Order: sequence, then C-alpha cells, then structure tokens
Amino acid sequence: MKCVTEKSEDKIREAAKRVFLKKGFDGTTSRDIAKEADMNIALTNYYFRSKEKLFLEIFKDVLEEYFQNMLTILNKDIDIKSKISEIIDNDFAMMKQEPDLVIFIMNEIHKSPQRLFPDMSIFRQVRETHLKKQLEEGAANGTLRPMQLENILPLIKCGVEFIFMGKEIHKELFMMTDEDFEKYAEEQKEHIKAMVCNYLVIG
Amino acid sequence: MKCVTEKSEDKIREAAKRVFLKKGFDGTTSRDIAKEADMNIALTNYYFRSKEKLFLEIFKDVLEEYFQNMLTILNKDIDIKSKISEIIDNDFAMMKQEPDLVIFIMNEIHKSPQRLFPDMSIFRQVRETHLKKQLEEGAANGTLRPMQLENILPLIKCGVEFIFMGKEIHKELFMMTDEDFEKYAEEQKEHIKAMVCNYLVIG
DNA sequence: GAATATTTTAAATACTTGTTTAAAAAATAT
DNA sequence: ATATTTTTTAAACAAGTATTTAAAATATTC
Repeated sequence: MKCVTEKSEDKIREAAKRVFLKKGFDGTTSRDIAKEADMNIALTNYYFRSKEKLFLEIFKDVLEEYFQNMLTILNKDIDIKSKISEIIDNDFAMMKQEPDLVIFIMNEIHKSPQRLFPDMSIFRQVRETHLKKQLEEGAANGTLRPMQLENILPLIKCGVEFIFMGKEIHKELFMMTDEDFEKYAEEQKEHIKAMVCNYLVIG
Repeated sequence: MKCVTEKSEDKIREAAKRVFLKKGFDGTTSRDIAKEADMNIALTNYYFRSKEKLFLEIFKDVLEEYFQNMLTILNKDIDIKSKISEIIDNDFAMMKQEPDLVIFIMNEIHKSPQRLFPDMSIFRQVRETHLKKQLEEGAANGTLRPMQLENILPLIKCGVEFIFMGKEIHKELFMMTDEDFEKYAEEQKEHIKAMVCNYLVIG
C-alpha cells in the first residue's frame, strides 16, 4: 500500500525546513510556510501546535544532518590524511548542496543557544570517534603533532565552511563571478587539505 | 562648546546598532530600538525615514568597522609572519569585544546580498594592500609559496572567526565552560598562526 | 519677546503576526 | 448506509508591526 500523495504533515515539515533555512526563524512567517507547502494556514498549528515547536523539531534534524556524514567519516578505519581529505570533501559537497545550512545553524544558535540544545546524543558521538584514538596514538609515537580533537577539528572544517558562508562577500570583495568562485573554492579546498595535513602530520 | 547631552539622532543610531547586531534585521522591531534608545517611537522615522534606511546606514558602518583595522595592518611595513600574527591577534580582539559583529554581517549578507553592497571603496582598498606586494615578491624570490591574496586572507581569518561565531556550539560540543573556552581560544589562536605561517613561508 | 523653525509626543493608521474557532469535507469504522 | 473520527477550510481573533498624523513642547531667529 504505497502512498502516492505525501502526507500533509511531511509536506509542511519539508516546506518549513526550506523556508526556515532560507529566511531564519525571525524572517519566516506561518503564512510563508503554509504557502510553500501549498496548504491551509491552520494546518501548521494543527500538526505542530506552534511555529516554535515546528522550528525546534526541524532544527534538531538539521543539526543532526550537519554532523551525521562527518561522524561516519571520523569513524572510518583509514589513515589520517585520507580522513582529513574526506572530511573536507564532504564539507565542500554539503556547502554546495545546502548553502544555507551552516550559516543558519550558526546564526540561530548564536541568537538563542539555550533554546536549541536538546538531548543531543550526537555531540557525545562526535567526541568519541576513531579519529580521537588516531590522534592519541600519533602523538604517542611521534608521527603527529600532539593535538586534541577540539583543536584539530575546527581547523579542518573552518576553511571550507567560512568561504561558503561568506560566499557573497568574498565574491564582492575579490570581484568574482559565480563561475570564478567555483574555481576559487576548489583551489582553496586543496590549500586547506595541504595546510592542515602539513601542520598535523610530522615529517 | 561641548555637548553633554547626546544628540537624539546619535542616541538612536547607537541603540539601533546594538539591537540590530544582537537580533538581526528581522528580529528587531522599531519599538525595540526606541526602547533601547529611551526615545519616542516616532523619532526613529523622524530622523531616518524608515527602519530599512536606518539599517542600511548602520550596516555600512559595521562593514567598514570589520575591515578597517585589518586594512591598517595589511598596509604596515613589517615582515609577513608578524603581519599574519597581528591580523590574527586583531581578529581575536575584535571577536571578544564585538561577539555579534561577524555572524551578523555574514548572516545579513547571506540573506540579501544585493541590498547590502553600496559603493564600498573599502573593498578596493583591501584588494590593493602592501600585503599583496609582499606576496608577489615572496613568490618571485622563492621565500613564499605562490598564493593570491584571496587565497591566503581567508585562511588567516577563518580560524579565529569560525570558533567565535560558533562559540556556543563549540562549548556544547566539547563540554566547555566560558572559562574553558577562553583558554581554548588562546591555544587555537597560536595553532592558527603557526599553521598558516608554516604553510605560506618556505623553509 | 514675538515669530518661526525644530524636536518631541501620544495617538491613530493600515497591515501583518501567530493562533484559534467552528463548520465543512473526507476518511474510517460500525 | 450510518455513525464517528480525522482532516481541511475560511474566517476571525487579539496582539504586534512599521509608519504617519497633528498637536504640543522646545529651541532658534529676528
């Protein structure tokens, strides 16, 4: 028994995700969501009780989406250079596929952190990955510069995410077209890989 | 002839800057601004015609504030390692003093870039600094890895700005208190300096 | 100091906001 | 088919929005 027509609840959820990511919580109205979902305005509250509850539900999903792929890669049994390369490639792909995601998360958490951290078991999972073991072993046997996960991980992620979050300002500042930016971002990605690996891996 | 009482227009401008930085354009109401400035609601429109016009004026100032110190450092006649170190220290100080500034700029531009770029002569100034000459000379005489300004500058800035923009998420993710974060950020700052210099400077 | 211009005020404007209502429509159960 | 539940609808709600009004208060000019 296959449903050809999507359930209304899911239609609203998906529409809300699109609108929230694009406009943020404050910039989004219930009517925006209803219109995007092509549904009656009252249904958003019928299914989710309030704009706030709908937002919190979606935010949780989005935050997990942000961490999930990275987590998988962090736990892979591959050498550390490959791992760093994969994380950066994954970040790059994510920023191209969902250009609003990271700035959305950063901004919403910055504006009201207390409201947006539920029981995020994914945080614990990030803290306890195979990469952590690799860092400890590498530091012990002298192949890696001694660094904690919280020091190396932002160094890996910030380069790609920063230029994509600030895509428009970088385009304007350095007089790039969209096409220019594409090439530039690819270059930058390789610089970041090389720079981080050079710094972390000894010799 | 010194004014002890601040002019109303300036009181509103300063109040508006505080509120906009904290809540963003969409999250800020005219009444928020009037209340923060302790002035009658009608005065914001009396002096600035509309919330939009007031915002644009403030945004321009904020964007220049973001670039101004960096620009001064970029044009100093000092060796490139010191220059990188100074830029990072300056970024660090800025993020501590104005924690909302960078995420605000990034988010507002991301949401509506076309609306927020006036005749920014400061952009041109950033493109034509002494650092650019240093990069060209260093690449020519083999002391520096050949890189363009648009490649090295984000690498210098992203590390510090990224962890401060995501301060709350980093605190939560790595179970840090505010105090922990302070120490962590200092560590990270030195990692970034070393990593970028190691990568750019040959030998 | 009277006339004029500027600044400030409370109130009203027209409109949008999130949310609720109560009835209609559709789906499900008996 | 009838009764019951679930879903959808148009309309209304009270509160909040940016902005404007016109009069009052203040400052400035002559």
